[in-house]
Amino acid sequence: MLIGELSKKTGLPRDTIRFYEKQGLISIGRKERRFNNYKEYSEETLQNLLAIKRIKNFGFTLNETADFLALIASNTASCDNVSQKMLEKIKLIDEKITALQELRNSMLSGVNNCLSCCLPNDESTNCMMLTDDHFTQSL
Amino acid sequence: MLIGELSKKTGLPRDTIRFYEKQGLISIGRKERRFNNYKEYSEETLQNLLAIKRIKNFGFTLNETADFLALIASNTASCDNVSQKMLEKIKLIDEKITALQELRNSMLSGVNNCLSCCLPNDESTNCMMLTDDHFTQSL
DNA sequence: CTTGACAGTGGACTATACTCCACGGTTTAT
DNA sequence: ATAAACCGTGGAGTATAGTCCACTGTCAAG
Repeated sequence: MLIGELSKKTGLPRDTIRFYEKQGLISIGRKERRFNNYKEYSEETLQNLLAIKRIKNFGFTLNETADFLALIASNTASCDNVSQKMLEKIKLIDEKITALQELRNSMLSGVNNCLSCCLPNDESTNCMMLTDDHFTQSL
Repeated sequence: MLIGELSKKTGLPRDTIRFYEKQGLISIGRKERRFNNYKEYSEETLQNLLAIKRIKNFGFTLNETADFLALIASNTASCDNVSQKMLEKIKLIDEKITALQELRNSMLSGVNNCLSCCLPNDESTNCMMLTDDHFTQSL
């Protein structure tokens, strides 16, 4: 099939498909061309693109996605292998969540602190959250 | 003070300070130069850089940081104004946390699903998480 | 026979936040 | 006198994931 059909079936813009091709996530043999030089994509390429969408939805980068595709291509994307990568990613996500929660709490503490220390409706002074390290140091 | 001293006092690399200058977060008047063309930074610039560090630590982008600096410069970085921006940011962080938790749970479901559906130690088949939409559709 | 929709290639541009480099001048220490 | 350490400017490069553009070629419909 041509790139337009591939685009329709995957929902990916043509340019994105071409970008994935440049990046080597999908590849097309030099002979898989029509007489007019149009690229003739295989069903396998379609499946690869759909896999890319699924993998990216799990939050993997394109590089990581490429690793998965290599496993798939060599038929070694076993549940064990895939689950292991998933669990690693989950660990990273957990760390990111924890970091965000800490950030969130420190900001909220700052705001609460601020509300209790500042004169209400005092529009004339710059907030100490921004200007005073002692204010945020303990957060 | 010269950029080296500024760098020591803020802990920011010279190039970063220069970058902030290019970006307009800090500015130096054309006359604030020594006879040899070295820049003579003011105490205010130092304070601004320290504020930038504090604000960035709260997870604001450089653009957002620039907005804060403008408030500070005009002495309108009141607790009310600052707190409001903080609360907006907290809301975005909360959304990000929620999204990450959903992602995390969907990945974990996938893995659990996988462990229960695949033959143990089956190294010969590509995991359905990557190849089968029906598998992940419900997650 | 021409217009529109498609195809190909190569390269520029977006956002974010730096980081590094080259090249040249200056200051300080030995 | 010379080397190390500093200063200035301008511009390139890093990573991520595309997106858009120009220019050209092809194909189908009216």
